[in-house]
Amino acid sequence: MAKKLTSREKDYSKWYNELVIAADLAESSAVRGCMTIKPHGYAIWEKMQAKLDQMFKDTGHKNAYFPLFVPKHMFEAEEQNAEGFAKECAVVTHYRLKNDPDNPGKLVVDPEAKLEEELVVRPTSEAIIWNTYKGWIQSYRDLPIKINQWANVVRWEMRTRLFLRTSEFLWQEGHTAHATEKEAIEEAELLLKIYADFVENFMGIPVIQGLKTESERFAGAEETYCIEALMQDGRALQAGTSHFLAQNFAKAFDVKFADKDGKLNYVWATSWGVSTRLIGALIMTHSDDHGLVLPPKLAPTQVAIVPIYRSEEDLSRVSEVAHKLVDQLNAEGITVFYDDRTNYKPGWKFAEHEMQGVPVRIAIGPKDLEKGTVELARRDTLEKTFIKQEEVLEKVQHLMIEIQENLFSRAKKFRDDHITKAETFDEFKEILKTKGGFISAHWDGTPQTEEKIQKLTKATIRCIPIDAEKEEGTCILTGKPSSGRVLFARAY
RNA sequence: CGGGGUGUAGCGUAGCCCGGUUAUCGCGCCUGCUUUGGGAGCAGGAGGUCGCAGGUUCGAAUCCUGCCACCCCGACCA
Repeated sequence: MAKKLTSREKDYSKWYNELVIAADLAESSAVRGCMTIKPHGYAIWEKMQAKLDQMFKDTGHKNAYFPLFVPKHMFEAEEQNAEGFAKECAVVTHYRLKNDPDNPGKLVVDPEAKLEEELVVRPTSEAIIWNTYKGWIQSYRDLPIKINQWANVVRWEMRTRLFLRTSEFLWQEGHTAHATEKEAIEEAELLLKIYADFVENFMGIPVIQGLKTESERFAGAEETYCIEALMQDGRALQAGTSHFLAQNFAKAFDVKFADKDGKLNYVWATSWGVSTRLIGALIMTHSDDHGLVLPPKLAPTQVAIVPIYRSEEDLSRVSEVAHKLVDQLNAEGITVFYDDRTNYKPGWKFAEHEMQGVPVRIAIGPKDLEKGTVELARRDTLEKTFIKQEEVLEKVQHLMIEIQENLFSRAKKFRDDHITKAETFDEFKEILKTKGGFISAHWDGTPQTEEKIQKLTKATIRCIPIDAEKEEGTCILTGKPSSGRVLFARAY
């Protein structure tokens, strides 16, 4: 791809394509580790938001919004959670600047304006939300509370990377409160299903649903459910999580309700979220050397029509045909961009639409006017065919489904081909070195062994798959007994 | 915080070791003509406190000192 990289990006040259694509959708911002998402990158996020939001609402959730700042004392209440995030919090200590007396035109933080209590910029919203829920919940009649929030959060990561790990990222976080343990567990599992459905059927990214081990679990959670995807370079990426928080947060924030018998109980909680990281997953799952490849359901522009012409007369004749097609396709709910920009040439437009992953491209030129045809190109296979103008609607409708399916099945085949069973530790290391991907292996169930394996190989347990079959075996490292296989991988 | 490295036009860079006319080249930008079915060609043009401050020198992008910023590797991670 003919696109220049900054020196920072160049240092990641092994991920050349992914970076070029990411850089096309967003750029590193002037603010450390943050990103500026460009319009055509943000359009993807908007499509994701719209779909997810509908899925949440269809399952009885409502949206709300909570503050960006969390007073430090609230943050301290849940110890495990606070400790888990403490190392990466941005903290507001002052509320005012003033002119620098020694340096005209410059500003300094006004030492007089020091806050009595520091404000933590939310790395996640459990603390402030549970502090709020405390006031909302008295009786079993107040339950369940099933709220989702679309927000930004800040985690001061050591090393950042566009979309995958940025200091600030956009996400949705759901926070629910229930009267019973059973209901809370069902909620956490429901959300896992929703995420898996969304990521697989909307984004075309196959995932493995599973449980995190103790050491990978969300700080403060009793159980963390996750979906894990596999990228084209053989590394795993956590694509979404759903947590069963038991009564941990209710106890920490003292959230009790009176049941029908008037007895006081702590509520049962869940939280769940997916972020702009999913765009990173999208890039690294489907893209090729020509750029991003978007599944039709997710593509902000599903069809791009490029006119080819020499004279103004050519253009107006081509445009006539093009506009007819645009109307036809729009009427069937297909999003079309008629690219009649005069300041770019056809070759440029072809390359740009490919770079941005538009699923179908139609080119119409003088030759087509004579023959009553158009050139149809599909992004996933890069195939080009000439078809009759009358066939365009039917063909495009068909392609919307076919490309969506093809992308998913292609990614799924790659994923399945990269789940390898290992029986010995040597085998395990060999697979990691030569093939990558997920390794299905026995593990003795202890955090110590998990840590040792990570130290030796950089691979971690991505998850204990939910649909795993019971299978007696022995741990690849220690030889101790194991009751089932878990999935290891090097991860982002 | 430890170990490396880099700051030259909007972006990417050469020059620095070994100081010497007007700071190199490419992309992008502007103008004109020819082009337009896969990121056009030619011609002309605009754009620079060489990161900042000080020093050495007749002379500093180049040598010396200090500062600042950024990046990479490690501990962290949706």
